[in-house]
Amino acid sequence: MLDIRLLRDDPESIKTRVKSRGGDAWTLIDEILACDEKRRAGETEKQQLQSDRNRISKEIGQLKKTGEDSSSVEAEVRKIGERIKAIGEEVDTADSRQTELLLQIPNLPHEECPVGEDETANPVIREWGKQPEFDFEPVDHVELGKRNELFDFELGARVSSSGFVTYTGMGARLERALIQFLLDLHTTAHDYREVSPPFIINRDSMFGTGQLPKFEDDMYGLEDGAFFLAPTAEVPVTNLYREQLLGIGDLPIKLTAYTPCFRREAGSAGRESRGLIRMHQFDKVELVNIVRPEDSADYLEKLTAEAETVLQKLGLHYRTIELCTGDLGFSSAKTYDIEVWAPGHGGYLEVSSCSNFFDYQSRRMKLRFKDEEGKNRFCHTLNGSGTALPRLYVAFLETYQQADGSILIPEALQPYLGTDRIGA
RNA sequence: GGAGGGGUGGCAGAGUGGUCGAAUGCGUCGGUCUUGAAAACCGAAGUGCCGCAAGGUACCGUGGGUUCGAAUCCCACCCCCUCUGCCA
Repeated sequence: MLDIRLLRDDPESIKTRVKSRGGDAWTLIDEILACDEKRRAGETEKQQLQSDRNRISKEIGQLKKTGEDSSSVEAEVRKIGERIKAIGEEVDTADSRQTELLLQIPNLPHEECPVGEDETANPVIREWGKQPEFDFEPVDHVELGKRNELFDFELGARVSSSGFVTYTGMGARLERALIQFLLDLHTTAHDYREVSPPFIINRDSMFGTGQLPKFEDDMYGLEDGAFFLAPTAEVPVTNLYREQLLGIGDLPIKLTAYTPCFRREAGSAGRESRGLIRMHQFDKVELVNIVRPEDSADYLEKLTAEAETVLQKLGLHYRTIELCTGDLGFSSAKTYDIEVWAPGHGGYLEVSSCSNFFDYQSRRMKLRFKDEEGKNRFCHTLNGSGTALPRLYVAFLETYQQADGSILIPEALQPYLGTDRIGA
């Protein structure tokens, strides 16, 4: 949520920055400001009346004590009370409308965020490694999965529906090995604390990180929308600190978690979705940072490097891009995407999205810290995938495939898998 | 699921209709003392909103209600704890 004071102070430049993301959220800003003015004017009047009421009520107390008649004064106060109630209702209406609209305004892109309409305007920041070369025609992960019986989409559909998969045999073990490898890496080399949160999340938390109110249709709801299946561990993990007032000694907080993620992916069928690439349920290891505002820029760089380490350790070629204004997620001010090369697929796949949300999420969830001067300030929150499993899995299989269809296992993963080769 | 107890400042915990934004302790900050620290002592300090400010106002789990006036009384809901049932 944006600070209303930013909107008040310079509405035109805020509009321009919101506009740079595309979409029409900026058109709400005038109404927000109108509500704000109405609210404040009403508030002032209401408070004046409340002040009168408090004063006169005290007089009544005095009169009663001395046994004098207070009925005419009581009638006066009753009238004031009615007026307070009426104005209070107007103020509440304006206030809730203002909040409702403000929750729909996305975060401001960072000042230096590249301006552009869509993903074609995302600059590549760096690359690591090279596309592997094969002396045979590499196949894609779907084919490799079939040959080695690693996963089965029909078995996913049988017990659930399309968009779900069942991993089998060494395929299931590889999934588990990768999760274990990722958590071990982040907790030992990157100083993260591991948490294992609930996967069923309440509404307040979904508002806190910005999934609600705009993206309700993208998520699986339970109990008439009172709860949702977690679309990402970002939601439960960041919200562990919702409505908290932290001390400076508590920061930075670095948490990692493995969770399954559930997304309806409404309307995205067929597009870039072959095999495991886009599922309704997928595993992910997430990295969450909660830091002081002045540190968040540095932590985004570190966080991105931590996610990249995963691919380096596994020897997978990747590139890191920065998202332009038009491609940025709703709550994010600045985002790096890491894309891993998948030789059989013949393209790059997004395996991680690392974002700095500034105080956008912490303002929504009232996550603050007390600084040296005793002032309460909003924290900055960040998160990144470290990494998403299915696409990592895809790139892994396709990169390490052999002519006979078997998969070579790199050294880093061998202890977790108990073998140096799958298949053949 | 059932019975009982409880939700108050960063934390713990008093407070059962007006003088309560709220005792006390811990923790925090400043000071005295000390070579320095600890201890002791003195002092400061809740959060949001409105206001240029002075100041005002709201907030005692959430939402309603009673009242001239509610942390305090009533209703509903949420959460936590203890016991208990079923159960991985």
